[in-house]
Amino acid sequence: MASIDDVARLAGVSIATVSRVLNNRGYVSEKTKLKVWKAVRELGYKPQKSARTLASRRLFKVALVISDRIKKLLKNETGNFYAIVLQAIKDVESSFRFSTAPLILESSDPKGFDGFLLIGSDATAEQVMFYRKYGKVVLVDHYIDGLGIDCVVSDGYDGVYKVVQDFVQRGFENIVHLHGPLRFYGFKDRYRGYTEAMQRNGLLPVCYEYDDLHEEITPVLKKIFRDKKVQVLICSNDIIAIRALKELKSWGYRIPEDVSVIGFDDIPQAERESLSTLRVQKYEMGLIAAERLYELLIGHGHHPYRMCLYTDFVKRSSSL
Amino acid sequence: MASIDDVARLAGVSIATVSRVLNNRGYVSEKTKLKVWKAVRELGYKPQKSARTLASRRLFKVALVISDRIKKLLKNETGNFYAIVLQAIKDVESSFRFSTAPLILESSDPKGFDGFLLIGSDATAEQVMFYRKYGKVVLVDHYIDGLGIDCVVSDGYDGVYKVVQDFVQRGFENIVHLHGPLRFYGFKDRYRGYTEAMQRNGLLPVCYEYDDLHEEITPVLKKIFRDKKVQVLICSNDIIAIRALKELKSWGYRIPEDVSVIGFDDIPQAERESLSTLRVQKYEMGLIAAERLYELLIGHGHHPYRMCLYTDFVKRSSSL
DNA sequence: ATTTGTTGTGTAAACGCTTTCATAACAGGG
DNA sequence: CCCTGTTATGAAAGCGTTTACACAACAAAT
Repeated sequence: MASIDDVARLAGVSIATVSRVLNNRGYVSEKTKLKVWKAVRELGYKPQKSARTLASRRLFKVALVISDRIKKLLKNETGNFYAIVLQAIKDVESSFRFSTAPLILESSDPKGFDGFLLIGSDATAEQVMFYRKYGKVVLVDHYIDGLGIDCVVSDGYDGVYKVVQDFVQRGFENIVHLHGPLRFYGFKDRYRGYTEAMQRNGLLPVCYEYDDLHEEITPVLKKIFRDKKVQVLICSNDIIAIRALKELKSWGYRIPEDVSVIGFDDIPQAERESLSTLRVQKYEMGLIAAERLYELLIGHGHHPYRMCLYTDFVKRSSSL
Repeated sequence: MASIDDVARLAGVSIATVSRVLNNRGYVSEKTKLKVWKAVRELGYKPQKSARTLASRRLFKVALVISDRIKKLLKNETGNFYAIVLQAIKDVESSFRFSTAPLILESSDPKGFDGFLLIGSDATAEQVMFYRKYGKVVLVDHYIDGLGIDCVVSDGYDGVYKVVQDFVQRGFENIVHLHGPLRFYGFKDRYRGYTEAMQRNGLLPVCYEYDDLHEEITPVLKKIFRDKKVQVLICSNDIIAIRALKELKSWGYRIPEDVSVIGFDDIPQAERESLSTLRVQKYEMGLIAAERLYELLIGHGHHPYRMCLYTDFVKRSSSL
């Protein structure tokens, strides 16, 4: 494929000039610009991204935007999810020539940054578009309908789908889903994976909503287990699953013989409680988001996308 | 950030040796390997992808796998969608050092290829896993539940969602969805975007299924327009939309005054018929898929993902 | 007429890797 | 003891860009 040298030769200029034309930087006469673009078109030249990345010595200022809620979470273990994401970004920041700085959602000044990584599902559409005015934006573990903003999330649909599929294939039929508020994208996504998989297997989805931030789990759980037989309880996340696990044990249920409990995320507690769960690639998530932001910043195009990272099922002793 | 030089210095070897250790290639003594890995860990060294890509001179053989159906489509205009995707791959093949060759799904020998780009939604799970045995696989415009295979698709959910949202905000309420068979991922995805958006606006989703390959459109359309008032008809793709458009016109309906018709894909006919539609970034799709396959081939990890490219609404005169 | 600033262009040095080639040490076979 | 093959390592040449720096031409200001 044509390289910058070929273009330079054909246009009768130096590669430095070609580079300047392509990047619209520095002084170039109109006449030269035309010559270069002509050569580019003629050769069908496409700059090679890796070479660009390598050679570009720009330093970007990027803000790691977290909400107050997440900031608090980061101090205790529950926030470990985001801690890993942030660690990943820290790890690669210099490789992308990022100088990162933390920012608290909506209470800090976004001026002076080239880009923003919005971490977690607290930002509203308005807030996202606010940051967008100041620079490039990538949502991490968050998605908002119809905005067209790049984001990196876990593929809850696919994850839960395959868990259900697996249990059904092993003969289980009484599979129940206990989900968080469906206004959150993540919960909705997993919910869809569950219902879809059940329906495709000719089973009736049985779902219960539970707001893990404002409710006791006992009432919902009582209702679930009074209503009908439950062999498998798939929960929206590990927090909910662990609460359910403890409660069920206190009722005298044997886990997993009487009921299998499944979580989502794979936070550290999950391992300690021997909870089977869908592992979200948190580190990868941060890494990819950083990569994407870099692309946007160095930014020769690309269409925005939503990237869903597949999850891995981690079997521990809370499930058969 | 630490570079290969730093590692070499700390380990007391040359960068060539470090590279050999990292890539597990060529002769290196066990003792040296240990020293190098120790240095790598100590510095938290991560090889820089762009440098690797640039320096790696390997030539990959990749197969462009299409079904018989698509092969036929490519000859007439309907196949333009895939023609563009394939063009994109052709355009960048040498930039990724790919030597590509066409392959017909399930009727050609997959031996001797490093990777496979499976184009379009015809491949079954079994077929995908079959190719997977021979090399890396990326699905283009296709996704299969629970397989964990990388794929690049259009974000039908998001696209249809934002169209509905837009019409609702402008006061429309009688929005109907005419969709293709829901066993196809793409149709299902768009269907979900529609129902979700309707429900979130407190409206009742009204859907009709129509198999564009085996049915006449007249009966469904008659049913739709007999049942109730229709202001907006959102179709699963441009083919369906154009058929509907023609039929409605022949009935004497004024488009878009009486009813707005929306398609999906933005195939060439859409422009000629003045059909409003959601444009899929076909070129981008091919490009990203090629990029991804390259990553897998040069392959130092990464977790598999499903990438959904946002669509753009293209307003033409078939809609208000 | 000299200085200073603006505009346009080229040369060459990075960027951080991979890979080819050269070299050396050492084994075993004749 | 020489030859050959195997194992282990390093030096250095790229890969395709960007960019710092040098230089030249010319205009405007002194």
